[in-house]
Amino acid sequence: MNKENAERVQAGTDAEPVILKLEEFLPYRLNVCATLVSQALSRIYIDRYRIGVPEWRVLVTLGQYGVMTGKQIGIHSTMHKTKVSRSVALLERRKLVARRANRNDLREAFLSLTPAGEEIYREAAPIALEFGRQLLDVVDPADRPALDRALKRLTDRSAQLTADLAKDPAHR
Amino acid sequence: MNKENAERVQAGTDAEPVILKLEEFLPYRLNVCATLVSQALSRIYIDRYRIGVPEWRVLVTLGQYGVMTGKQIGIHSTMHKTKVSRSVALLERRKLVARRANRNDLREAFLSLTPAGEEIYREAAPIALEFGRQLLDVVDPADRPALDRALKRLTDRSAQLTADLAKDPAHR
DNA sequence: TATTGTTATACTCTATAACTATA
DNA sequence: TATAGTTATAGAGTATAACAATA
Repeated sequence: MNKENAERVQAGTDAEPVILKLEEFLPYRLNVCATLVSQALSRIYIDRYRIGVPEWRVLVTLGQYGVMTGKQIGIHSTMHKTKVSRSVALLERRKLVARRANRNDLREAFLSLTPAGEEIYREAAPIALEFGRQLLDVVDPADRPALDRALKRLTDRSAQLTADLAKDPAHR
Repeated sequence: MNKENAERVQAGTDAEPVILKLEEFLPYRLNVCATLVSQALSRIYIDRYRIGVPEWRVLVTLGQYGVMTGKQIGIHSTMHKTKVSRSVALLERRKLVARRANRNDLREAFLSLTPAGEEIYREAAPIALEFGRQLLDVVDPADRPALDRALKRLTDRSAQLTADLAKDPAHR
């Protein structure tokens, strides 16, 4: 208890002071957890293939779906179109992603992995999955469905909160 | 299913191809969740007080403990000493944090909130706590202990993995 | 007019190492 | 020699807006 709170208690002030305990604060805990997990995982693809998180997401998305437009990649990997655009450009320069025009809508293009891109994907995906498995291994199997539900709810709720704040600048 | 997998199935290849589903991949889900939560929360202190996440953590840590050295702040808020140093410097310039020399060890100093800093803390902490409460509200009460345990385990495990990788560069 | 995607800009954030002062 | 903290540097990542092409 810090000085001020000790004083409050001593003085018998009825309003309990609010103490925010960082180590129990959910946003902080989520942030630390996600950062550490991301850091550990990124060693796999950053050190091996010299690509960052956005490029990794594009690679994995194309590995999962085969062919996609930039917009679709952005939706599926929750990335802004500029981030997708730059990641795709980098992967194209490395000959890991190929582009094919959509004749029905020339604004967009169909993106897919090249054979080299698929090779990396086939090599990296099992390692990443194994990493994910090892990670989940430390969570009690009985707790896993709850974790799954909680992450879903928290993600939806914070996305909604962010959207609300963006729409209503007065709340800031 | 993408082209290659369809081919594999058609050819009757026995080795099932590994498909990494981003939306089910725990590291990705944690990252998206934490980013959205952090984004929503930071509106509270970034827009109100013009400070970033590191400064916020220092403020909250000092609000919680009253007096601390830079090193202690770093440990408690999982921040590197350079990040702590710069955050403290910024908060000092804004007269929100004060520094008092430790006569027993002149390398470090005792840091604490100024009255102005405490005022901001008293104003912001309840808002942050309310935010955290609203967030947790969407999680089924029955799922909360599991979420708590899971986050703890995942954080410990990934910290350990990162430490292992840092020690053993051959694994990269 | 709206949408897809790219580019430019400026800004913030980060990691690392080098350094100072003290122990 | 080791530790607490600061500063320098460079690189990475970010957000925003402006833009071009197409619908």
